[in-house]
Amino acid sequence: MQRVLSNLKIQINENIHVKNPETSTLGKKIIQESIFLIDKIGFDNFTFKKLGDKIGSNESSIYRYFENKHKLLVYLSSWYWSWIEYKLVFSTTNVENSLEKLKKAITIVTEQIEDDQSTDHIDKKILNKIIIAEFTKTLHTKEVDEENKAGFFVIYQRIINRISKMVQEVNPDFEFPNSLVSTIVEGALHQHFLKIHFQTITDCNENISPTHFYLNLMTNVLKK
Amino acid sequence: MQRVLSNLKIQINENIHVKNPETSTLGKKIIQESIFLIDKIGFDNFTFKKLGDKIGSNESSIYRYFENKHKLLVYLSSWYWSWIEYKLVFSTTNVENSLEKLKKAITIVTEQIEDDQSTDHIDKKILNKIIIAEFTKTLHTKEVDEENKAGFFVIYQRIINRISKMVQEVNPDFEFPNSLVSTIVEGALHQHFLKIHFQTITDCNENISPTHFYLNLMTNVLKK
DNA sequence: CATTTCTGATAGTAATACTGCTATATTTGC
DNA sequence: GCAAATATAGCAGTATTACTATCAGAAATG
Repeated sequence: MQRVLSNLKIQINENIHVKNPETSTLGKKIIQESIFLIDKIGFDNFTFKKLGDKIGSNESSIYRYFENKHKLLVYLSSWYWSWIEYKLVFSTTNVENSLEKLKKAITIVTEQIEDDQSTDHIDKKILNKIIIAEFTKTLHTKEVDEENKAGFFVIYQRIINRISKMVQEVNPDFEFPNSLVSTIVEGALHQHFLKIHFQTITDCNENISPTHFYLNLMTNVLKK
Repeated sequence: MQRVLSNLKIQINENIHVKNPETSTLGKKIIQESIFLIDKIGFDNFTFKKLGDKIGSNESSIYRYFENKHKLLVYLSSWYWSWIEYKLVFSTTNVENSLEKLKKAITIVTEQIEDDQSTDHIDKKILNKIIIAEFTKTLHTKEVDEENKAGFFVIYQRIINRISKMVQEVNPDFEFPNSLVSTIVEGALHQHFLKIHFQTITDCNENISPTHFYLNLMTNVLKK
């Protein structure tokens, strides 16, 4: 699987970037180092000037790839969800048993990402950390509706709809498949966050993973 | 109940504000108008300068109450959760049946707030809109741990722990009461958000409320 | 009525979030 | 291998943000 995925080019909506960062060395460097820098100082303190200093390049050069830092975060998020979608499709196709398939899907969207040794410039473990800490900010802006119309969040929505269909396969009588899945996908990021910062309001820890909790939840909910 | 609550002074952690806004006319005006302004232009575009212009006061005067806009949002959130906690305690004390009690609690934390006619300077319906749109930003900063230590989020956590105890009363065998409740409280805000901006990934709409969905979820999960 | 406190106005600083221009470096097309 | 096109870095400049400091007048208080 590693190999198949690393050969797949992940396609991002053209309107998110001014110039496609995958087409140049500088572009790739921007992506690679922005992930480290956002993780280190947090998205709120992150600026193109700081990133420029870090990669030995100029602020103005970065603006040729992304209009502003919000779009860069949307780009990173799209890349992340796109990669999750590949993993999801890959691990669920040809799985006969619909409950097994759903379990695999829930696992993919709730598990913590460990460093994989694929050679590309994107560190997925750190990107996962960023998504846990910052993804919510891509949605919570005054421009959501516009950006949603422009297709900035299609992949995220498609993942939820895919899993939602699996829920319906498992239990066609269940009335709220979309809300259940959006609760789980969003909730998993949140439980990972709580595990780090708010241990008193989560049961997740070294022994109990968000995946474990949500698999249990889902099984209980869909039990007929 | 309206009357009882309007007589209760809501206590906010002293470290959140420089000067308690409840002690002066200007302070109350800051709170009252910041709610309208944040709702109107969004927290990201909100500045103390704009607020000053709106209330016919000066930027520097607002800084005498709050160090920065983040702290103001933390204050508004604390006020909100404090008020929710009162409603929660009020509506669940003396309820004998533990499932009934839990259902009331879940309803309080997931329902949409309608304008109440209490006379104070805080518009709860709009504050609820702000919490749905912006609460997540109070937690997702590089300073969470510090601020958490300083007690900025105690009320929020206490609400979750209270409901968590009710879950355990209903089903002592259930292994993840904290995660279940934090998922529901956070998830409810998220479902309200999706209802407005992302209808394709939620089942909530005019007829199905987040409360309806989460009551159903909880019942299924705790079924023995 | 004197004193303390509060507020509004003004000025100023450093950082942010850009835009535009220019010279050089790099790529590509022939 | 060279000319033309494109990409990049550097610099300058603007508007806004996020504050801090100082001061004088207004309001509250004892």
